Amino acid sequence: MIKEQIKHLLDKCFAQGVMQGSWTAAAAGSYTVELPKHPAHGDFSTNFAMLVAGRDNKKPREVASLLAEKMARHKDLFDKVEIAGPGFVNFFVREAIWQSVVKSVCEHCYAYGSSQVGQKRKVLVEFVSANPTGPLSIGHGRQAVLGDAIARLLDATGHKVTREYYYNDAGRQMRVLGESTRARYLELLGLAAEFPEDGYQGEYIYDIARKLVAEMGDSLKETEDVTPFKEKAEQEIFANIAETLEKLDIRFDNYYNEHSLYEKGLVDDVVARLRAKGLAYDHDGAVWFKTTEFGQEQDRVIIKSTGEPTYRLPDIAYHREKLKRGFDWLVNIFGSDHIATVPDVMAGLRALGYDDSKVTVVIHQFVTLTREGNQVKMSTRKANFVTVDELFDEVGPDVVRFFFLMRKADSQLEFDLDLATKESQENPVFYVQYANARLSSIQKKANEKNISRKPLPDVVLEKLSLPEELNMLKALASYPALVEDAALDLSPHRIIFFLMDLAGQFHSYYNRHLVISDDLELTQARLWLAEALRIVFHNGLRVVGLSAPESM
RNA sequence: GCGCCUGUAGCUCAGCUGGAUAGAGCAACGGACUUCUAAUCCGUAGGUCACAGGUUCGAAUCCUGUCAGGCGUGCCA
Repeated sequence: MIKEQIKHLLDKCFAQGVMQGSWTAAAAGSYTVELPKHPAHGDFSTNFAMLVAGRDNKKPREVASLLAEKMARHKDLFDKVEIAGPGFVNFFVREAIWQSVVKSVCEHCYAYGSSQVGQKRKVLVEFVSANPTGPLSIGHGRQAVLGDAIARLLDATGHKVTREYYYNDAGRQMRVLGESTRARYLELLGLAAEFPEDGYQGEYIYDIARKLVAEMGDSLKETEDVTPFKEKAEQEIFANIAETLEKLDIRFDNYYNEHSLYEKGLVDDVVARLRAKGLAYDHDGAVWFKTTEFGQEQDRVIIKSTGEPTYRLPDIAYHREKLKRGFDWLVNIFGSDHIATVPDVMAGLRALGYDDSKVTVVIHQFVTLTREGNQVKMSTRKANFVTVDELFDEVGPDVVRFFFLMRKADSQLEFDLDLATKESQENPVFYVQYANARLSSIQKKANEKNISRKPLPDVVLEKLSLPEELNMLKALASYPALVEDAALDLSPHRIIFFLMDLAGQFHSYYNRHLVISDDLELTQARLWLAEALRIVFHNGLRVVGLSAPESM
């Protein structure tokens, strides 16, 4: 908010300068307020002079001195305003401004960092969307955590969020699942069974088959229809997926079944409309979508010669339906292996007259899992994949969540099990949570000593004048803008990095200075600082779905 | 072949969308518990930002090309 204040003042100076003929309006809106890396460069700086001078062919330092003079008049805000380097104007903000951040944090408390930039825009976050063919893999885990954290961030910034899980229980995959289950069922009964060539080989299929044997005996041994096997498997697997998600504290508002698109005729309608616009045609017994009209290299099949649709057709229908349901923004979390559907869906929406800029796709790269130095390969079909459940055998949900959020979606994520488990003492998760616990502990200690925090107006916040204290206050001040940026950029990892940095600052401070001391005024000020820190740790952890333990 | 993503310290990764002298955590080495939790802290060391050009006041960041890795490129999802 201080940054915004400075930006606002710059805009005023800019307009004033234009009126006075000091410069033209050419550079309007191009200059920015930045946080310099180096403390000698002040708390904030602006490239105003360089950009204005550049457009007008003036000398940057001359423009800078004019600007600096105007800005320096705001003595309530700035200690000093300096010109440096090629024409930067650096602002040194008064300590009192930073100290007042304590008030702002504590007044807003658990709402500090929340905002209304979303303006109640309706956004649908679609993620996981794994068909119920097996337990959630590590890759799904990353997606689940990423999607949930993004949903939480959007929620905190005033969006109206719906979390949706899209699945298909009617396709080829599910038929193979049913066949696999039947094969295991017959096998358990000691009967001859042909296991499908591309069947699901995981141990969990045996578990499901065992349940069937227990519940049905051998009554299904003559059944030709795979439906009972498929349905049992689906039911069991979905229950397992829901349980896994529950452990991660992830709940969906809606499960959307692909099948319902067919029932409502929405799939056929897409084809009809594409045909009507001349964007779909028959060839070799299949129906093709003219994706070449939308910049692709080749047209794509949407209905196979067997009469079955390909995945992209219902995908297009689904996204169209989401927009028709009134969502202003569709956020999709996809694994990089599904990237191919994106251009097809976008083309489909445009073809049908919808605005595809309302769709943002977050593509996350793969998770590679290493154990004892070896990379574990993953495949749902084969038995050697690692599931989220297996991860829970070794580390808790907070560790899983934190590790998955530590990297930006674009990066491949190496999950080193040895590091996450064996060396859990050095774990960054605990490092951050420990900061929260210590802060809570300080408040408890104060209570034990019968020291209660006095009302803020009676507290001498000027006592918070150590460089470490001011730096922490600056971090606290930057938090609301960070949440906003992280939400709009769909980048929860930024919150993680902020928390790790702030935790580092706090632990260092904690080891050096006592909050509760003989100096009563100082103790009051620091107790309030500790409270402000605790609130921001709490809010930061919670906004990405991590727990904020008061003791560890 | 083509498309998307990635390439930054020994390892894993940030780098606020073009700013000033490049950042953190691990790992390595040396230190700190009569004080609010040592799951912590302090210190040392570590770099041709893959490579080559270009754009401009200014490039790890933008554009082009090259190299390397990942994922796609199906009438699989």
